[in-house]
Amino acid sequence: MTSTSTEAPIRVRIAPSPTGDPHVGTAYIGLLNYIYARQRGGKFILRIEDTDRTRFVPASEQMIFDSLRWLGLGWDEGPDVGGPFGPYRQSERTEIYREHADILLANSTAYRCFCTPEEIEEIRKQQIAAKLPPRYPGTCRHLTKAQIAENLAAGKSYTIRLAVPPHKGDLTSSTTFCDELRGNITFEHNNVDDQVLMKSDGFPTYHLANVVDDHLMQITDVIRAEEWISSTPKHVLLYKAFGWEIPRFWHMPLLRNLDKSKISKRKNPVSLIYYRDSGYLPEAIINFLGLMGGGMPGDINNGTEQFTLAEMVEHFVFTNIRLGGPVFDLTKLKWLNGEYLRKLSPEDFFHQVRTRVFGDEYLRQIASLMQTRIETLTQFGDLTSFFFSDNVVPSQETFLPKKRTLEETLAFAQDQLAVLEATEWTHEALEPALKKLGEEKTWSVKENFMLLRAILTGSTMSPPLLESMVVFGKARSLDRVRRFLDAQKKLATQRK
RNA sequence: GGCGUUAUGGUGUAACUGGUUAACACGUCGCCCUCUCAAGGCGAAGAGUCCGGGUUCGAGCCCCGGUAACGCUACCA
Repeated sequence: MTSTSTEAPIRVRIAPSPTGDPHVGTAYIGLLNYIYARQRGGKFILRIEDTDRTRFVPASEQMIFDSLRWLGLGWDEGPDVGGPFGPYRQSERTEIYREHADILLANSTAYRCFCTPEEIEEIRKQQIAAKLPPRYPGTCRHLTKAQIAENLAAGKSYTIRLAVPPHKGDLTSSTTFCDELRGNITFEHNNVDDQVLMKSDGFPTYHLANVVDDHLMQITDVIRAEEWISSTPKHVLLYKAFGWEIPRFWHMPLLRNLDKSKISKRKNPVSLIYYRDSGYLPEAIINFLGLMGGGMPGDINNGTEQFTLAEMVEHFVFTNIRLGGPVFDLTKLKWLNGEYLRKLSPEDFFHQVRTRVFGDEYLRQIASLMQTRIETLTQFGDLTSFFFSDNVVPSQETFLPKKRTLEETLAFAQDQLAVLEATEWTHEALEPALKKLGEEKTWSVKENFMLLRAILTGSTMSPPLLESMVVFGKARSLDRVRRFLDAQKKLATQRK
């Protein structure tokens, strides 16, 4: 650990983007930042990086708050709790970025680029075709003042790009920074692109906003995922352009799928909402995340690998983190969750079942779907068991429409999944989206809905599909469709 | 393609400043318990530490060279 005697108080942050369901990766990095701050009496800050308006999902921010709190990772400063360095939502800081972009423009460490997205795209295509690294050629970098004034007067829209120092083999030809876990990392400037800092819509990109905010919020340690290593030289260049002190960088290994690729929803549940709704305990998830990459002494609690958040704050050692990407292995997480379930007192266990599986609000919504459909109360379970089960496996007889082949049915289910992923989880949005897909693929509404019903409920008989899906929730519904598809793929390869 | 990072059983980790036969957990398999399934108990298989050189009395740990995987390569983060 590098630390100087004139150390500023430790301040760390996580900066998730509200682009969908909160991600396990956010929880992982959040956990690490939380521990780091607590170990050093520092502050843990939550900042919302909502500068990408095209991917913005309104409900997402609240879900991030809820799921991080559910895990026990509370923050000292953030959009909802305030703090002395606000606002903590980047969309509310656009004026700040504007001002800072002007500073860069004034000292020539950035420049206006009037190229259109189409032109850039064309250049990229040519570069890729010529097997050259796709890079902005610097066309607008040498515009004269007159040319710039002319373009401005003509009302041309522009971006602002970082002017990466020239690379002529002198001392400015590369940027070196220290990663606290890996040591010095060097990038030659001819491998660093003139990154866009301000988009033409007036919003900053991550690179600018992140550096400006980290500095203004007095962040001392940037603890983030490994995927950021490649863009760190751009950030270092920015700190230097502003004349600011550079924080410490800690790049953490990336969580992986079973096949070692970066963890993704295609191959693994990644939504924290999914884990919550599927009956995982926050203690188990935190514990499991704490196992990823090591950091805890092996002999803690007799080597059971079981420990609490408080114990992590007490014993976790950052410099012991292993750098290989750990596989997020659901099998082991389930074992751990089972361990925590067994440790509960009978009364607490009952309470968990009562609130998490048979919560009042959940039951109320299901009941309202069932009132007209049963003749004795005890028939309630007959049509609703899928709401309370984890393992729903429809037989081929159940899900395969009479006039369709297995192949086209699975292909259509795949399309349904894509539509569901992209659709807001309300009856009003889901119905037209699914029907539109059916029309495009010439599947009747009946075939369309029956297939989805079979996949989600395991049966051809159920309460109304859309209403049921809304009650059941997006995270679990999507997971069920994905698991169905996976299982069918495995069966198909077995048959071969 | 370019750049960067990483590399210990199937998976997650351990192995003090190089020092017995590479340890633990999950998973797998078997046995015990038992009305079933779990849980629990006992036991087994499974890596010679990505590969090839080098230094050393001795290398998973140090050096050199490869390879592979992953990440980045956006007016996304």
